[in-house]
Amino acid sequence: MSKYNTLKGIHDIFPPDVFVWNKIERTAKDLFYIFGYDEIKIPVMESTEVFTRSIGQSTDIVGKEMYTFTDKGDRSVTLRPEGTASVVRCYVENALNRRPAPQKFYYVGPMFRYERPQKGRMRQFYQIGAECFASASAEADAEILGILNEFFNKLKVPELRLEINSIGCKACRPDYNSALTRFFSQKEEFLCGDCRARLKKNPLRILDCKVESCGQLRKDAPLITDFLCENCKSHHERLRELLTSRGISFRDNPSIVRGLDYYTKTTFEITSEHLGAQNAVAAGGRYDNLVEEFGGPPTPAIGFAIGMERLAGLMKQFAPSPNTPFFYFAPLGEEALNIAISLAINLMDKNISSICTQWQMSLKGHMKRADKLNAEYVIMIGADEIQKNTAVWKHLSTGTQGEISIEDIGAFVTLHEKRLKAERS
RNA sequence: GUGAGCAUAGCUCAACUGGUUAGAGCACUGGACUGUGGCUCCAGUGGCUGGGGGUUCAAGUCCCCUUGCUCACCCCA
Repeated sequence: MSKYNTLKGIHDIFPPDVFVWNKIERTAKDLFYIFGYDEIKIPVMESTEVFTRSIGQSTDIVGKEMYTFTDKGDRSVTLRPEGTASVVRCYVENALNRRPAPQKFYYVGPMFRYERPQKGRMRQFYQIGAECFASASAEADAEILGILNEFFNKLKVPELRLEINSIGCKACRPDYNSALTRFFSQKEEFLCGDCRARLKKNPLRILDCKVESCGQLRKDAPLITDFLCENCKSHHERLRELLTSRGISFRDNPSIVRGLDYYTKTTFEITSEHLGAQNAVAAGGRYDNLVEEFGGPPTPAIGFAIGMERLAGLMKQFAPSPNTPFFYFAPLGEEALNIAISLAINLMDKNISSICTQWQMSLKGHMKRADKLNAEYVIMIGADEIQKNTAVWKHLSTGTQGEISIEDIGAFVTLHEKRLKAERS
């Protein structure tokens, strides 16, 4: 029994799982490069207001899920529950709007929410997020969704569903809100307890309720689509056209409401059947007022976040973790060990990965270890070889082997490392 | 915050209605095989049965408490 454990809802990530994580991160970073997104490293902690102001006082995240505490200077600080608020703070604080528009950023890292853990929901969880500033155009929405589409295709994650919605803007949402309130007020007695509270706080959320009876009631509820102003309506239509013309399949779902207050117009969610109750792998939307609320110039923006452990869970179901091929030096005797170590150091200088034992072992021991470590080649050096100034190489999966001179080892290893790298990519 | 289920070796799981020293597979280490891995066989390491209390001649097994995990609600990535 170990003396210490991780905190509730907080997990270690180590091999082989971490290989899947690395693959996800690599794929994302390559893609962001192609789409012109730059990495932004935001702090894990902010002054509490950054989150309360943006996410919304009445939301569950702010109301009961934040890791908030007072630091030694008597300031209220909070471990970030999401990334967008920090990126916007950074954007305004550093006047990133002065850069050529649109400004596009991505981030990767842990988020913290004090919740009861369950499948796909941890207290510390990782997100990959992207934000695109200063483009009000539906093209920006399409690009964001295009990146996600491309990303999941590259990772070969099957059976995902993209659902989109528009929740209107400052101009038209109030009308819809009051229409909703009017509609549900008439049927208040049939609503569940939670929804009665929602009716007062945020009637939009009633659309999200999973209680059977509420689902029935909302069948005849007014549709957001009928209340969108001209601007929002044409934006949404344009996005639908763009997605269709780019072959990105989606479904309209008027109940995609999102739990954060800052969203406007486009909201979306990508879900999987294979995840359990917490079935969203990625989600996001447009937030056209947030930058201004943070003291910046009026700046439309849109972004998304991908849940890393949820995605990694899907990848484990459908994709085996990749092996890591490398070279294994098997020296026999002290002199050989010295030679092998200096050869290995030489290779490391050339950025070539190789494994060399640091103590003496029998050849059988070396072979077993090389096999367990999944090595591609073993390079053996013993007394006979030292005399002839050679080494024996063996390709483990085929069993073929041969002898080469010590001088040629560097070239041999370089050649095969290149081949392996080519095979892997 | 609410509800349900589960806690036995590093992992996956055994142990008949309570009954002697809690077992097996995988993994790990070593040997059979002295310079050639995977297969096979043999041996070894590894446990306060999550913790505490109770019932009993006797508790891994029954009861209570506690902690942890899991799933679901809520909510969300």
